[in-house]
Amino acid sequence: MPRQTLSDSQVEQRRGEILDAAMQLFEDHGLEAVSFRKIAALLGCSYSTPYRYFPSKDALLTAMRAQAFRWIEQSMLEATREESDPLRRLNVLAEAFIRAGINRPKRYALMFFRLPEPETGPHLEELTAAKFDALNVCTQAVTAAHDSGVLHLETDPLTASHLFWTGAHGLVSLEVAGQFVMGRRLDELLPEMIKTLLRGLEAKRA
Amino acid sequence: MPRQTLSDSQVEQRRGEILDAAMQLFEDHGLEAVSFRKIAALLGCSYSTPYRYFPSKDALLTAMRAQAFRWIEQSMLEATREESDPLRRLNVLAEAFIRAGINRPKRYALMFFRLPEPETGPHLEELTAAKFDALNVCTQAVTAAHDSGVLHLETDPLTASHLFWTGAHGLVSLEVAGQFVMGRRLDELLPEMIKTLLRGLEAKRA
DNA sequence: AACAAAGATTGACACCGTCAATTTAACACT
DNA sequence: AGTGTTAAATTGACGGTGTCAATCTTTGTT
Repeated sequence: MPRQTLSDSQVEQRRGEILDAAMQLFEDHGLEAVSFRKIAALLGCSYSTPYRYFPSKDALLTAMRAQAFRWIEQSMLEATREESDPLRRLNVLAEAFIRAGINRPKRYALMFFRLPEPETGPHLEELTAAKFDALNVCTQAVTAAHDSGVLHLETDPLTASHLFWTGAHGLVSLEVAGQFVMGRRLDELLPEMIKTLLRGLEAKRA
Repeated sequence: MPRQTLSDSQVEQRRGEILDAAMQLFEDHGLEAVSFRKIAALLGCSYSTPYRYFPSKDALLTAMRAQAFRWIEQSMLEATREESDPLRRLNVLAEAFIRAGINRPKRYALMFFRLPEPETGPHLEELTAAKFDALNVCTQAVTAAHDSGVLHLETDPLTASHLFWTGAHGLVSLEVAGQFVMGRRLDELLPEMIKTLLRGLEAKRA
């Protein structure tokens, strides 16, 4: 009989080690330093071994992106854990999102800065789920604020949370890319954005 | 005496041809198809010739990005050329920006979807200027609306235009990356975003 | 005609992703 | 214990890439 196949948890662990090495290379030396060969050197294995656990480099990048979404989800969850006031939760959430992006711009960029070529590969569901969960943190906070009555939305909460998510992402994205002009800085724009969105979303009181 | 150096306009033309070939490869077959060798094949020259006109591939990508900014600037300018009402200009502007991004997602992505590694190289000023001019189209429209009195801003026009720019970019960026959730679509979110920002930016009438 | 130098080409190097062929090692069965 | 089976890992190879040094070509001047 054949040699026993690696258990799922073993495979998961190997995948994790490879992912960690890839992430370290990425954050230390940029994306062009992420190669199966360098990963293998870090792990002390052959350059073809990672290739067994990720069917292609694209799949590896997809997994790295999913990990980045998990990271920002956790960042938001941790920041809002001890905040119970729904309206302040929204602010804390936005700040946590932004701060995470500023502190680790590369990891942030991994989530969104991708050329729109067809995302494919077997680990895509993982990425899709991670995306959904991250946005969901935002949606739930908006919904909570709406349900508790402190925020009178004119649109539905999901649309509103998309606007928050979009605004926050736009800010980080442009900050990271250095696209602001004439001295405008993120920490000036963020409160303006939150205030403007909140006020704009608020329904006229009847 | 040596052979006469290429005139500036000749150099510019060669650079343009190389850029065009690179853009065509990019839009037809994705970024990974953009290589000096393929460009050379298209142009019928040696693979090292483009290398004379762009000191590195990074510089070539920087030039491509600058061209993308020029493109979106022109898209906005053309769309608003015949619209004189300041408030409608803002809407037309936003729509033109968004439509450009949707119609040519790859070219759009070229502007923003970049990993934040140190942008460097001799053609950087070109890119910086292109960025500024593009955002400036937006700033001027907001300023005009403000000055003409149809828009009562609570903040300064530059901050307001940053919020518009950021919101529009966030929308396109997430649309292109397929990040919207539960069936939310761009053409639903765009009017909401514009309406929300306009209402949020509007100062309370005294 | 001969030369000097700009411009273009070629060759070479070190990488890279990918896959086929091969080797290594762990289990089951006699 | 020995052996065969077969998963896992390694190695070799291929085509492609960015980059640079060395070389060749062309052109304008003397």
